[in-house]
Amino acid sequence: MVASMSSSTHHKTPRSGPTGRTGRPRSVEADAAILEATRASLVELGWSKLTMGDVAARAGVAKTTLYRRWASKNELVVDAVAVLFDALELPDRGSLAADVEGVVLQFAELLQLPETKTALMGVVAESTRDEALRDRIRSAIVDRQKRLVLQGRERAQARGELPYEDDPDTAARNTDLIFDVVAGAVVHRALVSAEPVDAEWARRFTVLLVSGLGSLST
Amino acid sequence: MVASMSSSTHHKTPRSGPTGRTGRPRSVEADAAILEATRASLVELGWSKLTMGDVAARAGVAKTTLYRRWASKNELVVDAVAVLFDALELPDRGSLAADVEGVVLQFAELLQLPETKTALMGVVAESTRDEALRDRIRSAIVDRQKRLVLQGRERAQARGELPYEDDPDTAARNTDLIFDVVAGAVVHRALVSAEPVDAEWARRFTVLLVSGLGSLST
Amino acid sequence: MVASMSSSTHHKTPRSGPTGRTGRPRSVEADAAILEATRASLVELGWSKLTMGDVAARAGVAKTTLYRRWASKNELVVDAVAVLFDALELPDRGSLAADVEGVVLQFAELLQLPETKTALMGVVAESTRDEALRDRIRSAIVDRQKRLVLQGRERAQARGELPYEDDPDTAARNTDLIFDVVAGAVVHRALVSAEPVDAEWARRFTVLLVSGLGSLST
Amino acid sequence: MVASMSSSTHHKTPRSGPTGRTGRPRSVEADAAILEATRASLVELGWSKLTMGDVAARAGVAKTTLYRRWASKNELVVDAVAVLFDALELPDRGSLAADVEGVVLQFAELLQLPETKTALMGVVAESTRDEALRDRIRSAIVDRQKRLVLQGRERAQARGELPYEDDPDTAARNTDLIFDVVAGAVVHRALVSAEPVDAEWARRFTVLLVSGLGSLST
DNA sequence: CTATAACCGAGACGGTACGTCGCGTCTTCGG
DNA sequence: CCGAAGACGCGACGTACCGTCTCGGTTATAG
Repeated sequence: MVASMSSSTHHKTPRSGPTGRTGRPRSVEADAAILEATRASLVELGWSKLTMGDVAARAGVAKTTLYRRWASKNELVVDAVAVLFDALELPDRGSLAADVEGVVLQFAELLQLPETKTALMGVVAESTRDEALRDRIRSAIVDRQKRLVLQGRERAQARGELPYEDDPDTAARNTDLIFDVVAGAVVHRALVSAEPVDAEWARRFTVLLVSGLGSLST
Repeated sequence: MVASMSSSTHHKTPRSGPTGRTGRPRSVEADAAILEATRASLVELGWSKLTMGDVAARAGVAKTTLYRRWASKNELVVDAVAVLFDALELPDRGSLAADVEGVVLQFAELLQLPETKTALMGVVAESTRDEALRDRIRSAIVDRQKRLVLQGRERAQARGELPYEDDPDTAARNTDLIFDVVAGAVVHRALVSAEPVDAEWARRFTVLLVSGLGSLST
Repeated sequence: MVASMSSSTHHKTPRSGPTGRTGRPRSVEADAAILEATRASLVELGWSKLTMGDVAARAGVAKTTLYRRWASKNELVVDAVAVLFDALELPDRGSLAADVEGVVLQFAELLQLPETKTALMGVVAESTRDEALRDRIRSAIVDRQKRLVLQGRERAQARGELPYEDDPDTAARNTDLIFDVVAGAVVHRALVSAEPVDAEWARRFTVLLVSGLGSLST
Repeated sequence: MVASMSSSTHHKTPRSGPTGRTGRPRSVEADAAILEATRASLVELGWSKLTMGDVAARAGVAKTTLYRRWASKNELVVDAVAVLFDALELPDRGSLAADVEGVVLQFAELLQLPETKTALMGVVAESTRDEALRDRIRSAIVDRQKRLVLQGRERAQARGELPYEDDPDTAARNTDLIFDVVAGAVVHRALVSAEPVDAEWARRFTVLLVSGLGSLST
């Protein structure tokens, strides 16, 4: 687990009147309760049926409290779901192929959670028309999880399975490419094609990917 | 090319009484007008702001006429967008790599259309909670476009770039896998990572994929 | 029973093209079935919930057939209900008071039928904004039932309970007045005050009316 | 006179939580604006064409605000119209007959208002299938206006035109009877027979009624 | 015996209103 | 100043009927 990067994906800042720091401070438990309630609501209702009122009710909080902290349903959901992706890790299984296969299955499992699958596509759909949301997704999910690719490469390089890269620019480009290929293939298989990402599929995919990786660095 | 498969994406059946074929027939122009209006509405408003009322108004049709033909916004949008995917084709560029690169760029271009990008993720998000919609997406989009993979393989085999496969079951599995990898990578790059799918990226992706393909059949 | 006055309150005339009398004639059973269905629908659904579609379905007839014969729900209902009022009669009970009491109770009973009570007030409400409907009510219901007042007076005069009137104009005015007083009181008691019109009430009302009648002719 | 009874015709209660008196209070101006708008809409459109949307628009209020306060169009209209009946009064004209004649003409004038005539029959028609509405009409209109009968009798008794009644039960029954006769006759003449309630008719009706009243108490 | 014309059923059509739901804001009271 | 409660204006929902229309098919009279 890597988790503790910034922890605070956070949202709207308190009003802070001209005087600075007066008045009742925001309840801290509320934040956690709201995010938890959001996930519960996603599980039960799904993205499109989730409502701010329902989340507020589950969290035992007034609707106004939600709006004081998040500007919209989209941002709230990104924050609520992003943390789930931090649970992904890359245990060392001894070979590049085994590592890839492991993370693919782990990612597939994460995408099977009802809150994840419905929320991820939902916010991505919204982000096509919302620049700010696109940035939020990138920073809260995409960029955070590229660590897995980096880590995998480092291990493979340490094992001698992959060469060290000279050009840091090329390395970055490859990181992005591999991330899109892995994440994209799993997401597409699981959510668009709607077929199971099982051990068999993971194995075949890994073969394809790993044998392709060699030619990237040449 | 435009795949002359029967256009039977179709929707609610008229409620033909048991006796057979009575009553005023459904207007055929209306269908086309509605689908066109749906795409126009997607362009202008995007998935989440699209309303049945707006589509009806654009099509010059009563709201009830929409509901008579499609059970929900989701199904309507799938039908409206699916046809756009049929425009994809695989022109023969002389080599497997060139063919892949061509179709990747073509697909990327399709995903840049505002109606496509907003609608695709939108309906996929909904489909996570709707079995019927999942089937509709699969049959109207996913299965139809796998023809591109099949066609590419045949050409490569004819050119001697790829071996002929003995086991039809394995061949089918590979088709699915390749489709998910290609479509998934492009969609993820374009919509989740929100980075441009340009010639450079297409080239690198193609290198990765094509060199991986060899090891699949062994 | 007096019934057979004109019987035909009737409605829209057939199209009768320029040639005159050709083409398929209107089904005669349909008319009766529709009026019966209208009453059934009134019983079950009441005035405001009655729909043309429901009536048509009950009558086993297409909606178009209804509209070919009646211009509106209002006219249809007047025709359907008017005939019920023709069932009122004035049996000779030996005295003016007894006759009045009898007809009051009979009228009250008629107003207890669900089809009558809901329809009568409904069409009257509509008639406040519809001159033609007002006329139709007057001719199909009001004027037809004034026969009861005339008959009652004749009997009373024959018995010597009431004097013969010299001025036919005054006689007509009195007929109208008495009709409005009797019908109005019963309707108001039953439908507005929503109290039962029982024997006790009928008796008291009759005392009031009959003792007042004497002074009219002086 | 305008009967200063408590204006408690009132409608849906705010959904005060168990704790008591929290949340934003209902706008008080809205109530008046809505009732006024209802009357305006009745004048212009009549009972059957009146819509909740139109009333809301006229009142400058959202449709939901109407539904928060009144359960249905029927109840709203009763409340809107009931207050008009409170304008009836019984000026002392020196004799029972003159008083009756006066109130009959006054009532007739009230029934000539387009909002009154269309609404009264409309709600009564609905009330035939709605116990609650029946009660509301009784308490908001019928029972409130019986004050006129009581007042008229008291004056007549003070003048010696009518005897004092011994049995309070009989007195109550007579009150009801007289109210139904007067109101019923006027309503029937004006709305069912659709003939003018003019001075001449009022005079003849008064003769009939007053001479009948004597025999009631004997 | 065949036109021709009006009828009939079925059901789709463009509309209008419905009553409900969720949004995001606001207004109150109390901490 | 925060927080709960809940009313507010708004706008979309999906449904129900309206009265009209367009079909294919039926049943009369007129030629």
